Amino acid sequence: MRGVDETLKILKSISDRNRLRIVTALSRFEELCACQITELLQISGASVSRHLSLLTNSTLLKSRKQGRWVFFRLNQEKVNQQLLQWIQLQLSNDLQIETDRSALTAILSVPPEEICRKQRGEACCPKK
Amino acid sequence: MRGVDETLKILKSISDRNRLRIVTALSRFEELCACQITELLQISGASVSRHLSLLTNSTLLKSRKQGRWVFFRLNQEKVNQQLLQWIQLQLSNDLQIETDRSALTAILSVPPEEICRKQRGEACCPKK
DNA sequence: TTTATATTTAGCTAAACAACTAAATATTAA
DNA sequence: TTAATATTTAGTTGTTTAGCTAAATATAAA
Repeated sequence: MRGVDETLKILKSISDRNRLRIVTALSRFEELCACQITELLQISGASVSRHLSLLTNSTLLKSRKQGRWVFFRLNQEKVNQQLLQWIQLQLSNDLQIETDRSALTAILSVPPEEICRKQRGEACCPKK
Repeated sequence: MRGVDETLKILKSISDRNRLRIVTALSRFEELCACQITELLQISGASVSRHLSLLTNSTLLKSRKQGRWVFFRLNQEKVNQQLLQWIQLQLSNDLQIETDRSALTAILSVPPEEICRKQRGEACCPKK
């Protein structure tokens, strides 16, 4: 049991297209840093940070800091399982989600430094 | 599978305190008319109507008209079950929900005509 | 140290939304 | 028929929220 307030917090935290994409991405890719998610969603890093904080706050995600990166993953608590499974089932063959999966595969094939530098939008990525 | 758009529609439809109360009430009381739900929530009939239409539209509720009343119940589709069960579990001992349950028991102990007349707020309920 | 990178916080704007009242529609009762 | 009841639709208002940019914070690299 968690009560109406906590339940609403959880529901509101996934009632948004971009946050639903984040949760679905993490149900497939285990762990992603903020900059990788920014690259996926193609919105400002500040907006991504806000989305991630809402999801963390609602108990759906947890995070760990490593150097200047913050990595996020699903908080696989028993109480969340049924909901997370429902979502996965709902979205199992969705086109947008499939596209995200391909995009993430590409994003993850490159170390985070390059992803993040790429976001600056400049030709600023000399291979040293 | 239902896709991101349908999934968001469902999630948004229950990401509201009053609509969550409606769904939870119907998971316990099977069928309620709009005026009984209005009596429960203590908001205007027009607002209740809007909430009920959102929930119906997202596939969570279905309705049937009988005379001048419209009765609503959960749409117990397979695809909704896991979500509905998660909600019920979340809220099983919530105080607000308990209060709603008592209130509904009282509301249902009286025929709908009287409930609805009561909403006019007048001393307009002569026992004939 | 200084500079660059990654994330968060603050402040702004536009869109979404929940509530209301009033008016429209439908059904029943007188 | 006319009046009353139940619900929905339309239009308004205040609040919430998702996006943005700019500034603040924290860490790593030079």
